[in-house]
Amino acid sequence: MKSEDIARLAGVSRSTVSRVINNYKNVPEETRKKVMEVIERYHFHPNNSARVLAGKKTDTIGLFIVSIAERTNENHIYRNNYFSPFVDAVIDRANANGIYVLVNSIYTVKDYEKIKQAFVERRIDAGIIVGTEKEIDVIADVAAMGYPFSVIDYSSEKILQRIKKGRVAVINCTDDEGIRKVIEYLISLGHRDIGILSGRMNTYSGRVRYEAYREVLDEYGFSPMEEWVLKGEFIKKTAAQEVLKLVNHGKLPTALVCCNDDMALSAIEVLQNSRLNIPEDISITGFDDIMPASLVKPALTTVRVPLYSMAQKAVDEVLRMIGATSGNINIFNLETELVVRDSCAGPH
Amino acid sequence: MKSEDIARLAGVSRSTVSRVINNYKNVPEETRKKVMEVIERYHFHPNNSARVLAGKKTDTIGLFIVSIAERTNENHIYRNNYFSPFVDAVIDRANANGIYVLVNSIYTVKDYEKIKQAFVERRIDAGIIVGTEKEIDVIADVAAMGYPFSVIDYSSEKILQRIKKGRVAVINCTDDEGIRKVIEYLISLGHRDIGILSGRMNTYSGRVRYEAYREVLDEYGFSPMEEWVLKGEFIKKTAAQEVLKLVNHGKLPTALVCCNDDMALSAIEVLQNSRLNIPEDISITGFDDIMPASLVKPALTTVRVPLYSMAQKAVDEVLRMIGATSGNINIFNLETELVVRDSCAGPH
DNA sequence: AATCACCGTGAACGCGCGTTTACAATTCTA
DNA sequence: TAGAATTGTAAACGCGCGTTCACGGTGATT
Repeated sequence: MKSEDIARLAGVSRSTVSRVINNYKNVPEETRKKVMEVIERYHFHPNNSARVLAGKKTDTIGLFIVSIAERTNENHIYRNNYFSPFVDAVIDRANANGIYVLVNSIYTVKDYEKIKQAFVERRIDAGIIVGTEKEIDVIADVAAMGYPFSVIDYSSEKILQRIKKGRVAVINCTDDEGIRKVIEYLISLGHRDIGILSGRMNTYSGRVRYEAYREVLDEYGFSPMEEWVLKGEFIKKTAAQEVLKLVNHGKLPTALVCCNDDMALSAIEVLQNSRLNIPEDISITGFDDIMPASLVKPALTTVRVPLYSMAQKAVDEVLRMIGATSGNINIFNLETELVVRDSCAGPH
Repeated sequence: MKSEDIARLAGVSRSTVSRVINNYKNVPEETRKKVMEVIERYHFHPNNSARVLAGKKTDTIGLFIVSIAERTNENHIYRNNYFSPFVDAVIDRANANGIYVLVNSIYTVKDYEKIKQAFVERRIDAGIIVGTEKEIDVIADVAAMGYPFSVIDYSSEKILQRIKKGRVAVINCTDDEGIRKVIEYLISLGHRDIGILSGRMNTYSGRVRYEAYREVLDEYGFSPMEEWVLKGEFIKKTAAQEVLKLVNHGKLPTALVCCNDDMALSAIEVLQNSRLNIPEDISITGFDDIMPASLVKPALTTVRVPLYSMAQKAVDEVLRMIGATSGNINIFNLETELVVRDSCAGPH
């Protein structure tokens, strides 16, 4: 069933069918109705590839999750699925607008090219890239070619420095404000000895959260001991090792700010195994507010990242930019929120 | 940059370029090499739409998550993301084979058509459908049109009854065996009064798990009290209501088998809030082994669903079927596994 | 009645590539 | 050496649809 068949059945030319489908104004109501009836009756949908080839949009956006994680073949492993809710939200939002989503997991440097390919070869209308800042060259290329996209967890400075013009939305949350809120909360409880379990310094949020920690403590005139600055790399395993080292060899801080929830949960486990009580012996805070955060005992006090809103914003901006012929670089920092639960108390 | 440009740059005709790209044998090694060099140098990739239009595969599969959940606009909500790891795994496996994945969330009956559309209009090579059995009509249509696909969480009987021929893979896990294992484990601990918190009866796994519960208890000659059969609908909220009702008005069983982990976690919370100790006062088991299961206190004894393997199988089968010109209906039931943790003990 | 402006429509071309066909160039057979 | 068999290549057509352009028809204006 192609448009030619519809034309014949409706007694018009193929051009007219095309005009009806694409909502041209210069087709009389009667003709339009007649054609529409045939289209409905035969459930006709124009072939997408042909439309695209003839210059139309694909109504498809690409979602690229650039991950540092290893691909694994293990049967059942808890992958770092931090971004899963983000993926879900993007798909929902796009589908609600009649847009398809082509999802790509990207693991290796070699595959960065796939981002560009998706634009050139598959003609996606726009992209949403959750990255590690390492694929910035490809991103810059894409922008230079005039394709619109949203990037998540990228330094806006780096983007602005690298990309001069194009249709780009940089979407982050106020990581620094989140850390500020959590530390000021701890200080309000009476804490002064505040440690940190930091994330990956080669990610944007990893750096921002760490730097905010130093800045806020500085501002209040507290300087943490060197051994309270733990490098957790955002990973449970590494975090556990660092915390264990601290427990065995160091003087404990009265509070430990963790740069994500995964590490906070890991820290809690290690500390509890070492016969320490939380929050009595040491207060723990997380970041992200992933699902298990509210389920563990004690429930984790953390900073909520508006991942769902960020996904919606990413889609909305991308759809807006598809419509615009030109544009510039817009930056959005969505608000983080302190979620107080049970993992913090005043220092002993 | 199109194939014509490559042809000119390589000093051959466009047909020769096409033959090189599509690995025809009747092109001399020297010519092939020359063309390949130009292709490499200019990072040429044939336009996908044009290829498809000319009759090639799209190298794209569709992933359809048909959900009963409501679409929501709330800022930050913990959606039922049970299938998120499945989505991740499908994308990984497909990408590893150079296949793109078009993901669709389907919420309303009206949108069931989108499954068929994706095949007809977007020319996806195959589909993977996680369904609710309600869209069986559309599925049957797709099979009748000769398109290959995998379905997850579908009764193979229903499929076989409805679909006579086509390239179809039905992929499930041994839900019944899982329930058997968990109940026999409880019995081995000394339990006889075993209740159930059931799931949705209009889903395949919901029915199978419930029926297995009745069957196994029957087999051992234990008949549960009517009030121990709780209808949880797979949902935390409903589960909490049911458990609360039981606590307030009924005689408690010594063990409660929950048909998914979400409900088990909810049950634990309600019971603990009612000053009951787990597992001392009542044993709880779950199903699925979602991430939080191992993190809560007490850690949840549950049945592990090999979601990751199921996703891989779904992709592998679909890729195999794309290659095959004809085929029939294959059924796979992947093994579930009992994971013993801390939420069960002998009855008091 | 003749001219003009306007509107609806169909023919024709192009999108980029796969594939068939026909033809030229080469090698092999008698 | 003439003819046949084989090989490499280019030209031409088709995939299904969007869009331009030119044509014919209508009603209004002079």
